[in-house]
Amino acid sequence: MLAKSKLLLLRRSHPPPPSTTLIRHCSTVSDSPESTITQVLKLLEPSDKNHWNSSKLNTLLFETLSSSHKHFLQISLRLGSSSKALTFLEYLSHNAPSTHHFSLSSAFQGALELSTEKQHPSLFSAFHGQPNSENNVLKLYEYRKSKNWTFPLTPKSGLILFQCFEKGQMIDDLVSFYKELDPSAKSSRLCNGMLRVLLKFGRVEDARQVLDEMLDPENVEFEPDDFTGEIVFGELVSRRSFVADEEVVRLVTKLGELEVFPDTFRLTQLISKLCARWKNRVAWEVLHAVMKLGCGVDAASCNAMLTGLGKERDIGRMNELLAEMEEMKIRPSVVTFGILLNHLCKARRIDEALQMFDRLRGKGESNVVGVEPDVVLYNTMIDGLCKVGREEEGLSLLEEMKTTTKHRPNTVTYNSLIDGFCKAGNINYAHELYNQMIAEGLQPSVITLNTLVDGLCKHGKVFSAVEFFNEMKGKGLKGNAATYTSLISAFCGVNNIDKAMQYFDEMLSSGCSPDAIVYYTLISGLSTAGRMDDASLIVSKLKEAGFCLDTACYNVLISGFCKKKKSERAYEMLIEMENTRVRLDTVTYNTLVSYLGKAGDFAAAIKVMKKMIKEGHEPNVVTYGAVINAFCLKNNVDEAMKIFKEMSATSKIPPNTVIYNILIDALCKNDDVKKALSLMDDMKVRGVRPNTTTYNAILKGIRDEKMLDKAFVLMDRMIEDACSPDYITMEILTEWLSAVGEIEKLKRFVQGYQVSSCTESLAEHFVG
DNA sequence: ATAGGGTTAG
Repeated sequence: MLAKSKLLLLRRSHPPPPSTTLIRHCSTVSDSPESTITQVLKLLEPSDKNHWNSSKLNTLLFETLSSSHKHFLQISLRLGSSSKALTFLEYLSHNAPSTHHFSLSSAFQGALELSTEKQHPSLFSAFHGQPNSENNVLKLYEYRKSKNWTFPLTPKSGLILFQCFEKGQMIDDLVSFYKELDPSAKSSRLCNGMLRVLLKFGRVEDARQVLDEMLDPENVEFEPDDFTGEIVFGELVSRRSFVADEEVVRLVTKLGELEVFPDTFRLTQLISKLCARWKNRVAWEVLHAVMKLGCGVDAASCNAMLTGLGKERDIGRMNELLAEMEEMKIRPSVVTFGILLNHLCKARRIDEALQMFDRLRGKGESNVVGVEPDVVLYNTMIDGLCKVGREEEGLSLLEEMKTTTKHRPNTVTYNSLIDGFCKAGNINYAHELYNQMIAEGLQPSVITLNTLVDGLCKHGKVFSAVEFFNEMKGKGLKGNAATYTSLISAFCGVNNIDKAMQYFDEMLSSGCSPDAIVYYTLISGLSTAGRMDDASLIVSKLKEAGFCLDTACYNVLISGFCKKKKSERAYEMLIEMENTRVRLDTVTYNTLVSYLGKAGDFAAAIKVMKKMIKEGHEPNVVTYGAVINAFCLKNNVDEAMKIFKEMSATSKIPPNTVIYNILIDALCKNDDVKKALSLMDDMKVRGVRPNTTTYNAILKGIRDEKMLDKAFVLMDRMIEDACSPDYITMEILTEWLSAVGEIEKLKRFVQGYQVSSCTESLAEHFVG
């Protein structure tokens, strides 16, 4: 540096000889730009620009120095302060020929850069805070405006200004700055920054405009790069409103055409998010767009797509994607097989699932895919088997895990099996599995707890369930909403409303937050029990907790109010449904038709049915049942039979057991047992299975007509049809049969033996 | 990969 300046001094003392244009030209070439710049700086030293030697300066600047942006930038930077750079800029604005207009842009950039430089803390700034460099930058911008300077900003200037607006969070100013910005000042970096900031502040529309501009093939200077991709793909997975569904595909495609692709993680995330929002079609197109454009896609992204397709049971597309994976040599992972296996199990295609599982399990040549089942696959298979009642086969898989694989069964394995055995009614073995699990050192989870509690409840062992729950509480395991749902449902089922309410309170006091299901369960239980005031109380608690009633819940309430003859309360519910836009369904209409029919208000019932049809809910067998029942209650069995015959003839809605039960009951009550019996034959012909209620109805008619022989025949038929007598059956038969001295036959009947002929029953006796 | 709810006609 020192040597150079010596040389310069020397040169100044020996000015170049007067020269021709040619010589001058040559000297320009031979002179290093550095020396010219130094000369210029010397000339710019006087602080008053009136003292500048403009002819020398102009020659050096606009003739000697090559027309390069970087030289003018150098000069302004080396002036050392933004105010000096600004003075230089003023000078250029008056002296630069039009070919050198760019020099203004360069000088302005210099001024901007100088004003952002960290200033040394001085005594002044110690008292008045750091001088605000952003302010200076923005002042320069304002100054350029006030001078009506139209020279374009350089990309670097654009970036500096952008950063200042961003730091000051001056979003509106930033947007208008950007809108006025010359395209030549825009860079990918600046545009990416704009995108990021605009999205951060929710200026979605502005952000989209920036992006569209970047995607315009005209604008190669600021086309999207990997950073753009990161911002856009990140936004696509995080927000809903950024772009419409159709746009997602368009955007990914356009970016892909510029070779900006989401990485594996982002692509997988994007596909899962779209599938979670039920946008399978969009996810599918996104995946295929990037595949087509040559983006490397791996199994993880395909797995996300397969999961989404599985959720919508789109088997065709699942197969299509699998074929594509094979074609593109994307190796399926163990997760891929997990998805397929789970899908086959959920579709109850258990044998196909087993086939696939066996292929993976098969050692050597039969396992062509090279993926071995892991714990998840074993668990999926076991659960699938349990769900279709093949828990014994699930059990052998458990043994296989223990003996021939390195995959130890875990809590999930046992939970599935415990549930399987519970659902099969083998509570004892379920409990045995639980003990086995504990013996293996596995921790029971809340799902283990709930599975057993529910299993016990569903098999009438509510108090055992309570006992088990208490035992688990002792182990430090807390119940959740599902635990309490099972218990509440069970206690409501045995009409022990107080206990149900007690558990509801316990749930709240134990700090377990109730969900909608547990509210619905209790509301349903209370409504069925006719405790409509309590039900209403729980409804208001549900609402306080921020939940809404759904159609089924309203149905329960409407039905409850109707049974209590509180039609005005039922009506209130309907109004509320309308106001809260909860749609009525077939069950709602049937409930109303049934209530109106029972009340004998046929006109209103017909009105409701008309409305029902108008709203697109076709009457079903329950609607017919309600109407038939209404006529029967009005003692108009003929009309009821007419409707029944219509049903039988058209076969569009064939009568079911309940329809027959209503009619058999009504016919018997009308002393028309003969017709009732012929209906029973009709049932047999049409393959409609009678149940205990059917037999109770007919047996009552038989008893009232004192047709004893017929009673024995029907009792045999009842046994054949596997309809076990209930307390109503006993009420009908006990008094009658003991009065005629046939109590022995009743005993046999209860034990499940034939009663109509002695020999038969003896034979049965010996066999049994 | 595993657990819980509700309705209408008798």
